Amino acid sequence: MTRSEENYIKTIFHLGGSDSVPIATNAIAEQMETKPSSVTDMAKKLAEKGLVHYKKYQGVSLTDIGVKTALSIIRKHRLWEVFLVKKLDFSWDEVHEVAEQLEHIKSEKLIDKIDELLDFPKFDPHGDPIPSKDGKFMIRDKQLLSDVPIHTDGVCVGVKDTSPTFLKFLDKNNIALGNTIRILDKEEFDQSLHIQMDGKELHISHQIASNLYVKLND
Amino acid sequence: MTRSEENYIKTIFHLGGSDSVPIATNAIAEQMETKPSSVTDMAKKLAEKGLVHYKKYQGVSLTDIGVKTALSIIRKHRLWEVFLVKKLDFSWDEVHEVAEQLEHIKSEKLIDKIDELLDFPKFDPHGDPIPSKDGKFMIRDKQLLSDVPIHTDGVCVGVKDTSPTFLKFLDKNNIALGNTIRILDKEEFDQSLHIQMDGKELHISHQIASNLYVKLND
DNA sequence: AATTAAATTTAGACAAAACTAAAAATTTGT
DNA sequence: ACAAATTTTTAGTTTTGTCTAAATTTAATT
Ligand SMILES: [Mn+2]
Ligand SMILES: [Mn+2]
Ligand SMILES: [Mn+2]
Ligand SMILES: [Mn+2]
Repeated sequence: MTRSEENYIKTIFHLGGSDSVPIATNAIAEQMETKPSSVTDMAKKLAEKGLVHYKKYQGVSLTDIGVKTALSIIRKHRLWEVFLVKKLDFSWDEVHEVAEQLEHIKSEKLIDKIDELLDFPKFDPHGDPIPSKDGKFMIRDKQLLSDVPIHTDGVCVGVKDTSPTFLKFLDKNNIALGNTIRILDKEEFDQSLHIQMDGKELHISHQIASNLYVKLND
Repeated sequence: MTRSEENYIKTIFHLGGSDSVPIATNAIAEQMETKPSSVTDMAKKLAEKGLVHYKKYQGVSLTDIGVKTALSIIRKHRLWEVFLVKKLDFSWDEVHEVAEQLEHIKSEKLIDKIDELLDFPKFDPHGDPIPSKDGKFMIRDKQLLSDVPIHTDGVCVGVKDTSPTFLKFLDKNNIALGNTIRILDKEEFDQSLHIQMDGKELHISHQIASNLYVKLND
């Protein structure tokens, strides 16, 4: 598989998941910052190789082999992200770019050894699940902080927006995965939240709350 | 720089070193398992970019920038090889192939952190020197075991042939870098050597001796 | 010095992956 | 149901890196 093919497969997976819901040509093009005509070309090639289902004008969906392939690339991406953070002291806003390159390194042994070195992590630095060698991964029941009722406790377990700007903003405000959050109050006017996190009180906008995942304490 | 450009630069360096000795088109082609006409095309492109000196029919040599570039790629290659051996338990015959991929990862921070994680190693698993960030590297005075006079002591510090077959052969015979070697006798007939290594006596062919580097004890 | 051999370059072609512009199919709105 | 808008595909180019075959230059031999 070429690097380009792998990037298409990964994008199709991210847009549609393992379901066989067909993804629109335009959606793929937009996500990959390329042109729809290029997507059509690649759709044909990937269909030829048995990685996607493709019917003219009907969109693209992954075959079983396509899903397996996607999960293997995502596994590599997320394991490398963990490696960079845990072993090389990268911050979580720096890892994605490098992982985009590292995910294409072809060596089964390499990624399995990295997995072992990291003690088989189940989630990446952004809280996203890491598929195992055989393609299984945990689905954690999490919800957006903005959807959580008032006066509830939870643990911060993930981010929806993974852009460096957002991540650096969270760093600046000492919001990190693993932190315990209690919602104290919600302003009806702008949906902003008063929360308590690790002792201190914070006031965060709806923007922020709608990009933070929490797991409610059971 | 593209991956292909980087591979040409590296090959030119390996064939000619940092001297401005021009390397023949055919030599590059053979080393890279490509065709001379492809080399000519690339020579023009690299000259255009200021990485090599190139005059028609006169061969190719690296410019100062070309040498710096080559050293930076070799640095990455060898640091990754050390990483694979020291941190992921790869054997020295497995690392080259993977390092050929990893050397092209673009991230200054990544390779510097790997360097730090490994505690700034000076030599790779095959005994080859690792250039520092600013392109300097140690040149160890070593000689081929086959060139060493009889009854001398030395330490095994490198291999000339780095092919997996040779390296695995050395493993099988418990010959490893760092071992102390004493030459007991040489058979005039076939130039084979009787040596003592870590207590045990061994009989090795000229083939082997002429691919093993030793540093004489001073 | 002329001829032959070897090395190198040119010219033209190809595959991969992208693009633009135009054509065709599908969806939407009235 | 039909025209308009949108989406998608086709056709034809471009760039990068490679190739083959032919032409040219340099090196080696007689
Ligand atoms: Mn990422
Ligand atoms: Mn991630
Ligand atoms: Mn190597
Ligand atoms: Mn090496």
